[in-house]
Amino acid sequence: MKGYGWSDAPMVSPGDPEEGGLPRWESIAVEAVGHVIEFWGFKHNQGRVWALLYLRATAMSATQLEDALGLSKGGVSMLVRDLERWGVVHRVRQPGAGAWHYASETDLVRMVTRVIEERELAFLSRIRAELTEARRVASSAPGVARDRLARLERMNSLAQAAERALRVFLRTARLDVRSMLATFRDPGAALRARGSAPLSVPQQKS
Amino acid sequence: MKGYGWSDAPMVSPGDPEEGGLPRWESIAVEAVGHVIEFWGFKHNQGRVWALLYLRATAMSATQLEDALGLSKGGVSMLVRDLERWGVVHRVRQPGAGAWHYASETDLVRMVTRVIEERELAFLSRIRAELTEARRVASSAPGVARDRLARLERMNSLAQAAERALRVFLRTARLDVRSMLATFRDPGAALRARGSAPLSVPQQKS
DNA sequence: CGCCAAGTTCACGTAGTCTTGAACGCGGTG
DNA sequence: CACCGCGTTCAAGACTACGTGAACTTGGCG
Repeated sequence: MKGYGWSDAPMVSPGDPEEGGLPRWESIAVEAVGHVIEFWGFKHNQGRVWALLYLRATAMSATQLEDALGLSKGGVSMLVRDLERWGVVHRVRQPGAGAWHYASETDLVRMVTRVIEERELAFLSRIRAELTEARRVASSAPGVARDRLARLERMNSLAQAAERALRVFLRTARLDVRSMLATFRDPGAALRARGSAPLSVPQQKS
Repeated sequence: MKGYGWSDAPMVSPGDPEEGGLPRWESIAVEAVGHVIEFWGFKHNQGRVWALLYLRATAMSATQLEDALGLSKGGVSMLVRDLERWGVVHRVRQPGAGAWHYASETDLVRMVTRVIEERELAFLSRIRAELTEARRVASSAPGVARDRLARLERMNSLAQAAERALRVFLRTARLDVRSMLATFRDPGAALRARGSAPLSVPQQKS
């Protein structure tokens, strides 16, 4: 797999280029989102771009994004294109300027769950199909011991379980998110909601 | 992220080396598990090794694994070592032979959920910590507009939601799996249990 | 009509991960 | 004691994904 903050080095390296002059707090947040998004199977920079656009409520031009995040022209182009395709960023004409400006939508999470839904679920179903196929082939082949077949069968139900679990996950995630979107759209709600569900984090290593 | 059966090419390439002579059904199943396991953040070949050991109820030597799966000597060594460390494979002395033989445990799934739990959950918590930090820095810095802060706050609750969702996922996955382990341990149960899973299940070792 | 800036596309370089294969250590056997 | 097979380790290679930057296209405006 990919990066995953495995190491114990800080995720935002303390002495790095300082993000082309982004205020430190923005830089931290942007980077954090970058990591989350990468975690869910997207590109780090897609997350960074979205996060920056989201944090500044205002739309930004490609050039601004370039030197705010230290990306190349081509890079920004491809990144915003992807984000646009997923509907989490849209381009607008800014009154004064000739160039396009990009603005974030709030439904990053929707994108994540939807894409995961499509991608991962399809993936798992496919696996299950393969296992079924294997079982078919095996049972119609001569000389395959019975307990071997049984094991295949059990593997199959394992895949089924995984798929079921993922499905549940997506459903609950969507619920969580839906209740959160309200928060997202209603400024101030976030502050009000602070108390609920503190969810302390049990830390355990092996 | 990684491979993810994105493309529409068949997952088991039709004309490939035929896995050093594995029967086709075994090859399909082994490959399927390989993909699943990779999906969860492990190596493809770790899944293949485990799957083969599991499908053959019998223990196999390193050499057997090598040419059954087309791996190198060093590769097998490292793979089984990892699997051993995770407790999903263990080595045994075979009566007749001098070399080690490897056998599979049934709790592959347990391993997956546990590792995910430790790894991913820690990851998400960390993100949340970072966002909190960003908020701290931002609020103690001069001239940060109020709505910017609010947006940060909302991001934070987004991360919280993700974490909560993951937690739920792991919990349900574990339930599903637990009910399945019975199936795994009890040959023949797979056939009986086809409909819905039995719920009372003996919990065992860690 | 042609210019210039913005945007897009693509071959290449780079970084990171996984696998290989050779060198080494170990233990048993003739 | 030397040999030989098995297991381990590690540096080098293969492979893949990502970002870059230059060439190219597009669109607005004089």
